[in-house]
Amino acid sequence: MKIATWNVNSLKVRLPHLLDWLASEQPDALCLQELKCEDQAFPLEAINAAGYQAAFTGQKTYNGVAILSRLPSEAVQKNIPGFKDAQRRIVAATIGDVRVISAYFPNGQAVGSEKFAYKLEWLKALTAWLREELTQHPKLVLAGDFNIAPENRDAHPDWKDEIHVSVPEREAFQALLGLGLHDAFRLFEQAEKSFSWWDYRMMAFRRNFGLRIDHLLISAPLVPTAQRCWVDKAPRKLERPSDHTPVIVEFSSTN
DNA sequence: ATGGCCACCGAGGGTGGA
Repeated sequence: MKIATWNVNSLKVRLPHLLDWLASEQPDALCLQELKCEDQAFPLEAINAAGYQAAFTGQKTYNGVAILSRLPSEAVQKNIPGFKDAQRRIVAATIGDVRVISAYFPNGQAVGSEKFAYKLEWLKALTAWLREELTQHPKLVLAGDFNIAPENRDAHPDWKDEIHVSVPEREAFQALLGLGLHDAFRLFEQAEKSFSWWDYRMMAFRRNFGLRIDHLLISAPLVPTAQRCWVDKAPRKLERPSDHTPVIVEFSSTN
């Protein structure tokens, strides 16, 4: 079983890349972020034709998340219950016996800004909700664009901004791990300077000036079955790419 | 050597991303 996450930065623009990637990687579930399209514009037919079901919640211009899956989505939840938010950043669904959550964490803009305060509030609400979810769903995957580089090795050494690497953001990430979640990527040996996002400017991809901010957190019962976790840089090399790359975790099919 | 982007809306730059 393969579960992946990918911030596509516009589903409309990236649909050809997405369809190619589904055909070549054949994930069982793929969490998407930054759809930037309203629900009536969601390309459901093309995705169905590729062999996938979809649970999604979108809006005009910004945000928007989806879960594509071979099996149907059950018990679909959009947004964080009890957290009033016009921004579409969460969709959760049960796929087989695994609870899958596609999350687009707020960017935060700059430490101390209004958007940063929103980011921390959102993280607090997410953490409280996940604590409940984990009591209902022992097998859970939190996948998405976290907009947090959890450790220094997850940011290029020359990254100068505070945002994505600040202490409060990293503490919030640790609080998620404190729920009993595990960073699937760090369960395995990885190359140094492994990143999932590179700025469009400054030839950042070529220079590998990036951040690892796209993550797959998996609950403890899933850890023994995890076989492999990697970043697929191939789509970042295509014409007109997303600035993020897919991250994939593979589980053994037994259990 | 430095640093040059991209997608959105909408009709020209302004906003947001990270």
